[in-house]
Amino acid sequence: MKSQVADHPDARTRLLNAALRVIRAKGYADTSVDELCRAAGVTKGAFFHHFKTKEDLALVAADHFAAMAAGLITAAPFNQASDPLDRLLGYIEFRGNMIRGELPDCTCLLGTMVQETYETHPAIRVACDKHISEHAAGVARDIAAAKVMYAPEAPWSAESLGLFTQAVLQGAFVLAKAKNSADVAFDCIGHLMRYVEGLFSKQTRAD
Amino acid sequence: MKSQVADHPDARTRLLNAALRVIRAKGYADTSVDELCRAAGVTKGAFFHHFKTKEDLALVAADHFAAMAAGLITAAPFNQASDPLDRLLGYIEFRGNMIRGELPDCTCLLGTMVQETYETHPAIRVACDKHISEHAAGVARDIAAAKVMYAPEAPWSAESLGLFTQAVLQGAFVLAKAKNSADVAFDCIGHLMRYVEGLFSKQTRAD
DNA sequence: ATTAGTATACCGACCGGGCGGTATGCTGTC
DNA sequence: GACAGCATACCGCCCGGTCGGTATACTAAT
Repeated sequence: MKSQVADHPDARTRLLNAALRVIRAKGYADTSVDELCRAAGVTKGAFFHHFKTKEDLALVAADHFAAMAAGLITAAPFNQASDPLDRLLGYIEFRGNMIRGELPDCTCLLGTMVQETYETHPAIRVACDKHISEHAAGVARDIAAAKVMYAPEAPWSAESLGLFTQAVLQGAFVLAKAKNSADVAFDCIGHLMRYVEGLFSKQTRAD
Repeated sequence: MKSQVADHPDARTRLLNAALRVIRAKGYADTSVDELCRAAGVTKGAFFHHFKTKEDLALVAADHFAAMAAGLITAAPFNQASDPLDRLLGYIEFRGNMIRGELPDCTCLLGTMVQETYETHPAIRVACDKHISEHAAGVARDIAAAKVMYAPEAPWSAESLGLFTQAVLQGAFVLAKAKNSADVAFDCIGHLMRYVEGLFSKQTRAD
């Protein structure tokens, strides 16, 4: 079986969890295999037993991150709302609250990796694109439903707005890293919230 | 004197220009000093004559990039407008049009570098923060002036909105790299434009 | 006008260390 | 006894950085 005691998952899982932490903090290129092994408490032999190359680990780590993020968001209470606009605004608020805590723990592995690898590691770029786009598409599903109800004539597409929400989040992370503080990211998500509310003329609905 | 014939600036300048191209394409960590020298057509001796370390080059390159960007934007025609709101909207439109061309040539060196170095190279983080914040502050000056004229009671601050414009741009670059296409970045800037127009109730003004 | 001194710009061989990756062996389980 | 799941030792390469040296130019004393 895969999972052991809570504190001692198998080497593969520990390597993936270590990859999330370390790569988000130091980037892909500056994270060495040895350091990953140290952080995971395993040896190099274990690493190359489970992953063909360092790039292979990055691809699996991208999947791992996306699955973890999807789990977090699917389980969040805002998803229970029946009104798609409530779900959308709940999502944005939820993302704003996620910013609490240390930066390496709440930023996006995909955005971090794709910045440094989009030219040099096409496979990583494609993996990051896939997960970001799938996540954006999930947001866009609620947007599309909300649009039918509250803004059917609007000139923007649900897909485009879904991607925009992700752009704001990614950009917010960049600024937060630059300023070494999550405050600016929180502010940015506030602007995103105001924009989306405006698009749906939120003032006509109860709040 | 510093400058030679147009095609043969001195080694230092050629290294800085090469740094802009290469680091924006491959990231800071994955760019080696040797490769920089090759790209600039100089030797390693020249590199370490002009820069103490690789990190030192990054700091100077950040200044170099910021100066170049500031020059581009200051010279743009939209800056001639007398109405600060026209300058602001002109700025956003200008940034949208800048997205044309190859990605490594139009993305932001500061955002790219700070993502990978914010934990490991504090000096680079500070330099990137400085230039991003200064640029945002420049945008915020027009925002503040426009706010006095068109939205004096608005609940958001000019500083916060200035930073938000930069977050959208940085995030747009991340998505463009992931999708290997500038189209998504253009769309994102379109959303930013719509948001800002909405904040200033643009529909009450001539267009 | 010559020379000596000094600073700048640049060259390229070289170095130690860390890198990604490999080869081989051990150990428990089915 | 086959095989998954590791551990350990090791390899060759490339990395950032050093260093001794050269070419050129400017300054100032003779």
